[in-house]
Amino acid sequence: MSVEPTDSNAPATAASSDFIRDIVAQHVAEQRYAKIVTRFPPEPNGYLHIGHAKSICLNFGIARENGGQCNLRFDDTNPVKEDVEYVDSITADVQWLIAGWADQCIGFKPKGAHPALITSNGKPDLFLGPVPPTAPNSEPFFASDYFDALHGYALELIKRGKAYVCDLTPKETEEYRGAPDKPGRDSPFRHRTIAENLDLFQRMTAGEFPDGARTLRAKINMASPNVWLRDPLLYRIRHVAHHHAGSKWCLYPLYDYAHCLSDYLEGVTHSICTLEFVDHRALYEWILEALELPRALPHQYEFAKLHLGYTLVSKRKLLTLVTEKIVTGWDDPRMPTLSGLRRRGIPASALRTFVTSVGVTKFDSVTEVAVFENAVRNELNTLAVRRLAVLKPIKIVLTNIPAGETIPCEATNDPQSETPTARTITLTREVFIDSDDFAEVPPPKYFRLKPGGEVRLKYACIIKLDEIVKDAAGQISELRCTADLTTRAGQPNSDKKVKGTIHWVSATQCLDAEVRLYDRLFNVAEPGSEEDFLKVVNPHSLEVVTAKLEPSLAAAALADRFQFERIGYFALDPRDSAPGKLVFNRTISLKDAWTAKK
RNA sequence: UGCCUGAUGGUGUAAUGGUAGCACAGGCGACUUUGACUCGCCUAGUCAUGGUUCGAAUCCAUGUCGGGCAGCCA
Repeated sequence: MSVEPTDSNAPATAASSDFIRDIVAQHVAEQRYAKIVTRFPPEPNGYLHIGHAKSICLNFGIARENGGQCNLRFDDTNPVKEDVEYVDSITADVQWLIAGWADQCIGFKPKGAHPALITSNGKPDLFLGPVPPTAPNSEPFFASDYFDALHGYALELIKRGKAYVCDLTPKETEEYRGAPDKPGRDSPFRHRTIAENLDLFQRMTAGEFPDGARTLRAKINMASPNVWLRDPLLYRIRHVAHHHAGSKWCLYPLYDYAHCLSDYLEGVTHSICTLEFVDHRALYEWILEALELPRALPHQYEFAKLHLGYTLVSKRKLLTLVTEKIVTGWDDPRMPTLSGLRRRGIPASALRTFVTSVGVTKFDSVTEVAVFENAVRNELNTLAVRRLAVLKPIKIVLTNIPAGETIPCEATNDPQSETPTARTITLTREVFIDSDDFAEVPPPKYFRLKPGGEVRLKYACIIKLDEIVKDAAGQISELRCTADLTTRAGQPNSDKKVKGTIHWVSATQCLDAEVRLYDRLFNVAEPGSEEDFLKVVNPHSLEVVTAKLEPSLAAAALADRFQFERIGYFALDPRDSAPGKLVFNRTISLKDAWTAKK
């Protein structure tokens, strides 16, 4: 069952240009590549979050705007941290985010396919092209499918005298590397012969040495001012099975070595990543150039990560929230994960609009949550059908309406539509209103129900408060009001103005439902820079109420988006809601200038 | 004391030698059977100092401040 509303599929804002798109545009103008190919390369060690949405929209957006392709590739070179659980969630999240927008350019590959031997410019070469995800037996790309190819390239590097087997321990390796402002020292194993390196590397591959005993390193320059060029490690020994590649290997390539070559094998033209990899670019290029590969080389471009106020975007910290049970799971609606946001009811289109509006630069910034919330409200305002619901009910008795009488009222479903439709709701003697809409001692400029005051019940009529009835404990048990039925639509006094209009549901014709009200997970704007982010968790990030809903909500479907009028936007919880047991999540509240002012 | 990278209203972003614009936020007002939406108006910015130029946010120099880099993580 779909949980996605039919949204406006095109991005609400045309993707304006940015420095990376400008580069791509120039390459297109120069006809430098036959096709623009990008990739989204998550490591399957956690769930995707809103920060990844920026990267996904950038990479898929560029492919989309240039008739190109964007491969979904798992960067799975570290089997000890990764798991198939994440492969599945990430694949689903990516497809959800780009559905109806860029799904024509996502590249998968035939299940089980590895790079094939081809001839490029008269030389032997390896290549793995894409198939659409709709193709039978397709799956995303996996860096681990390139382990054979990568191993072959490593042999080639050794033969060219550009890589060597090093026996330094991890600690020694660190010491020899020097410091940012201090050159490193050559490893004593740097000058082994090619034959010896070849032999040792094959024996590493065969499993002759324990974890950590030896590594394969690029022979570059231990005195380089760029520490990533100080003979970086290419392979390390790990006697563990791999979640995708099985138990064939006991040595695994490192990111810098695997990534550039994975890009090459897939024919990626623009390898877009975040700023922390700027220093790695020289290595990315060194490896590809050292191999003298026969096809056009990919190039790396870097942009600033998305940071959002009051939000964490660190897989490690999000994992902590899950393991410490601060939240119920990766898809808890309070989580900034794509699955959490989806479950909360946020449309993919709103996420796309948001990350597009934030832009792409090299400036490390923090975006205010208000920008995100604005994008969500904007999208939902046109998407959501209006309904009446009362979150914290107070009973009203309309003393001049006989018990048992039902007064039909016409209510608009979609006021934003050019051709609005309506439904009928029922006014009865007893109704519920929200406790926020009544004040026994009202503050100044309070437009809602107060002693002796008048207020309009939306779509119905104006009522006047006559009497507050309290129980023995002094708690308000009901409010007794008079309804002025002549102020209903179509009646003579329908134009009568009152300051306040409030929402309501019939007490005798309504539904109970669990409604989950979410608030921000953190109390500070930058929880990520907190010494202990668990200390700034908002203890009130979830409030659960039993709400009274108008009866039509019994037919709510997972893909539906509702505005409970004057309250906010709501959607069924896809995990906990069931027929006969409605559970709604508040996606986001309506803007509230009144409470904000108070 | 190394290398890389950046700096435009409160926030984010545009202007690519020629009128500093847009969005969000904030303020005021209009409209309103949602204190929503919408609309109008307003507040507020080129890190600093020099230089080049008829003209500089943009080019140059110096400085200041910020971010990143020393995993057998990605």
